[in-house]
Amino acid sequence: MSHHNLLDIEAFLSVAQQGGFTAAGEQLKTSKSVISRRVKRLEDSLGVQLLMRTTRAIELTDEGRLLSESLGDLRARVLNAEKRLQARRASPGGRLRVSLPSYMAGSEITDVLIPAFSAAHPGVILDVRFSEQGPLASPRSFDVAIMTRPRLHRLADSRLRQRKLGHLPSALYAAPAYLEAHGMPHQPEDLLEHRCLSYPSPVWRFSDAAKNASEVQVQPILFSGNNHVLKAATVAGRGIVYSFPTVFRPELERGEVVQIMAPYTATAGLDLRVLLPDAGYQPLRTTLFLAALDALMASL
Amino acid sequence: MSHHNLLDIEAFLSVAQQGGFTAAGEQLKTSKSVISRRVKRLEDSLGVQLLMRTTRAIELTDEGRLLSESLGDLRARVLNAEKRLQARRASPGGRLRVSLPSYMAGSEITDVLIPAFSAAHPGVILDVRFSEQGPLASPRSFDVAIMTRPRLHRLADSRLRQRKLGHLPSALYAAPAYLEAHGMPHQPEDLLEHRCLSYPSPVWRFSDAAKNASEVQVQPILFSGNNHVLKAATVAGRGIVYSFPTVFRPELERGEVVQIMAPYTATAGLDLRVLLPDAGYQPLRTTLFLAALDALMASL
DNA sequence: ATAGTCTGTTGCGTATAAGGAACAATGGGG
DNA sequence: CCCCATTGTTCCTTATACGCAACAGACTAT
Repeated sequence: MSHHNLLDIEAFLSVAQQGGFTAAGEQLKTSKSVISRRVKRLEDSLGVQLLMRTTRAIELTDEGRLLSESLGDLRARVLNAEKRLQARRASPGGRLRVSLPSYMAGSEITDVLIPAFSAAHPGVILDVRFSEQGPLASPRSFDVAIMTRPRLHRLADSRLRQRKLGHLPSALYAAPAYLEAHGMPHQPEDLLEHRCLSYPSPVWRFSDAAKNASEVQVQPILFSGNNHVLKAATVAGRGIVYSFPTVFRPELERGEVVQIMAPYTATAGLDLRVLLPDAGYQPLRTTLFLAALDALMASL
Repeated sequence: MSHHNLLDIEAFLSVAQQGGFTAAGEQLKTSKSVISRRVKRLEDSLGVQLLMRTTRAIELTDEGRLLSESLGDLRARVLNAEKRLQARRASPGGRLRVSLPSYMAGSEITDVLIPAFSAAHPGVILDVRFSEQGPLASPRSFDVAIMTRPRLHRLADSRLRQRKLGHLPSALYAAPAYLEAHGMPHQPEDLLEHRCLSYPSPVWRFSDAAKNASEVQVQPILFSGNNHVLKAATVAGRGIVYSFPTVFRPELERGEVVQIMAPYTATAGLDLRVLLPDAGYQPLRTTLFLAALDALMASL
């Protein structure tokens, strides 16, 4: 009654196509008695005779033919749709929304991993967003999000899964021209006398090889969450920046900047975690992207 | 498991369109718990997340959108097909196969009822067949069949329904020219001396107003199951024919023939019965045709 | 802030459908 | 010509899905 007879219709269509109740039962992987009852119920429900039964062969009535012609491709369409969906389990597709902290713009994640992933999986549409607040503003607006540890307490109540991604080491950089002009700092406290270029939070944390930690609240002359702004200022010799090797690698290799006070940042850095909406089944694109992330983190 | 999840797909599509489990439950006239379980089962079956649930609002995943776009019109198509089927209960359509004894060709059934019915119901395609053996050769090859009483015993075992249709009075006709040349018969036995034109069975039955029955096996000079042959021969004055008022009415009105020995055929004739395939639900075209038949028989 | 209302999910008793076997009927093959 | 294999239907037990109600969570409005 409440079935709205979709199953009944399916049974009838199968009978019409297969030319018999027994064959229909095999096609729908059920018993012929079920087919018999469903077709009967459909006829009762519609008040229309659909089949002429001769126990030996069945024949469609005019109405049965009409229904069969109207919906004959129903099963094929459903199967095709399922097939297309399953195809994504073999070759990834769809849109992948990646949420990154803005200090990762211009890092190897954006400049190497993203292009490589896009090349490797042309079917995936990448949607990379940056947020200084983390992806919390509108929950469920991302498929993969990378965050630093402290932030994710706020949405622990929400249905998210988190996983440790890896450690992002930090480092201090300056242009040779700057150091020549302002001298070389030797320990964290010296930075208070220097021109500093900083992300929005001016608390710079240090940790040496023995894990002796300290922190300095510098007085930056430039704040920005945008790496390109910081890079440009640093390369131009405007000051010292506290950033990450993965961000300044190109400038380092070109000799535009040098790393300073390396011993003090030997074990400093951020613990990165990856957040996933707690969807029971992750699409292949997500799985692959996580694997690529892990591979990149392992190489840092 | 054996559901092949058609119901589950329907549930998901409804959720996608209605924008919520509760609304989907109302649309499908079931409870939201059922919707919840069906969608979950579909996701489990496909191994794909289709919806992002936020308890307050649902959001389609990419896969969900793909499925929804592929099959979104499924419900509408099914409803439309059912609607088209139901429309036939209001205005008839389809093909109506009518099986008539060949001696009814050229009668009012074929010359008046059939054209009138076709004009009244333009949507119905009429397929009128004649058989001298009755419609028994290939059972289920007709939607309405008219037969004389004795014949239908043969298929009583088959699933047919029969119903009394009415009495078809019989009569003797001859052209005035014939009677002038050969004289007027006055009682059945006189026919043995006359030139008779007959249907394949040359046993002519008589029954007067008092139901005194008799029969004469005549020696026809012409056999035919075809009324046009008999009519032509009769009008041409070739002999006396044993037929039916409904067949010879035009010739009678034009004065081409006259009825003879009317008292002896006052209550003679055939009991007609109508046969229907025992389909539980008769289409409207059949019902209407039966009504038209009854109306015609009542007017004879 | 905080209560209130609506969301989707889950547990449990009951009604309904599934599945196998037996049945009547029918057409084909020897 | 008759037997046999196969058809669709029906019966009956078991398994499944339904539906109601209670639940936890989240957005809204005061």
